[in-house]
Amino acid sequence: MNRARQRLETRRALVTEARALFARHGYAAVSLAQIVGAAAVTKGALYHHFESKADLFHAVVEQVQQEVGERVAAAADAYDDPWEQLVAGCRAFLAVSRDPDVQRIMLVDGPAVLGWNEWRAMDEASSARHLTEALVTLIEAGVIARRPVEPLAHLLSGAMNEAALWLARSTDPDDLPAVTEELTRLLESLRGPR
Amino acid sequence: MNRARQRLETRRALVTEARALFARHGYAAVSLAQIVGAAAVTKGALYHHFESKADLFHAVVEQVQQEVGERVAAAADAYDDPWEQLVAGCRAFLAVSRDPDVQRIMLVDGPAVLGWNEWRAMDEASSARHLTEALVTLIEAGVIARRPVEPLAHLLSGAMNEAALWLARSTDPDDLPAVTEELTRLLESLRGPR
DNA sequence: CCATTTCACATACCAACGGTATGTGAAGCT
DNA sequence: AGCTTCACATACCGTTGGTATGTGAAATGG
Repeated sequence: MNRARQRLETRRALVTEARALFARHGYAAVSLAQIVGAAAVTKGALYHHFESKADLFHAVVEQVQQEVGERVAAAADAYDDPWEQLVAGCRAFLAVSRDPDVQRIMLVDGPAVLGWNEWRAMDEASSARHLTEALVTLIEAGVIARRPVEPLAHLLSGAMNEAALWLARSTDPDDLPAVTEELTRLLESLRGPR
Repeated sequence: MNRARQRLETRRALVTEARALFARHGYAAVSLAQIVGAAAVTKGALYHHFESKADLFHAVVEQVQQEVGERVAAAADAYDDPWEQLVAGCRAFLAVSRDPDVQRIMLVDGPAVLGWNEWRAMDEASSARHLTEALVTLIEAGVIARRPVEPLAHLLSGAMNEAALWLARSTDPDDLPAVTEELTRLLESLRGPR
């Protein structure tokens, strides 16, 4: 068999199985033996592709965040109006982040395993970037007040992260629309009279 | 020497040293050997007081969160007006949460080590409770609109947690007032015209 | 006040884990 | 065909969290 292709397949199997295990049991509770067992390879293969357990986790986080970013962007792109894009993107993020994989890997274990700095850099490269860009666009267009974007972006990003974690645990189906409603009100306040 | 007193002293030494080490290096990077070494006891003592490494961490988180809760409450109690209490409490939380101990232990490692559910329960028992109570009071007093408090509390709590993490990394001294300003604006929107 | 019990640890030990060093055989190149 | 590369497999190691057992001083009871 082709060597480059085999290499990719092995790597993909490792990332896929690791993602499933990390999402189900959390980073610390998953051993490398479990991962390589699920991927039907050995520890030698793992360390041929990744330089540590944390490095493998990094690859998993990268994959999850990329998916989230894509889905948020797709939801926003369904609209032409920048304001509607922001609202749609935020709602899409809340919906996507209810997925257990996203929850545990991206929001809980991510900062602890990779360190907050590195985690934040990755977040900025995917979903948080869309939020910042949307805010800038809205300011340039004069839709919302000309305020410093960075503090705003962090406040909103944190609010949505926490809301997503809470929503995933809630049993009341009305909680999602309720949070969306309150979040929308907060967003609305940005373009209220100044 | 008195036995009950010795017991308390040993426990206090373990929690204190563990807190310092966890804050500096993170939960995973600190070994029990380091902790018992710093506390000048042995592993036997540790496992006489705590049933696991995570249980010791739990005690540390409890201590940190209690301190945060007290300082937030103290800042709020300096005012009589409920609205000013809320604003003062939020600002105090932002200020207190810039402490590295609070950062790493309470905001980063806490959810990952204890699990989000348990972490949230502890948070609710300390600082988050004050936020919820303040919102309820303001609604009862008719200062802000009668909206579901739980979603709001989560959104605000998450916003402040993330903001605190960002602030601790920022080098610009203007970032704290900037975040405080934006947060205040968000809060103000709650009592705007509906 | 002495015998007995309790308890707050210390010591010794273990299985499992992340990580490494080395071996191997097929694919790729000349 | 023969040499090299490389994608793994195998074997091994130090450290770690956790446990089982030992110990001596403080409490207790007669």
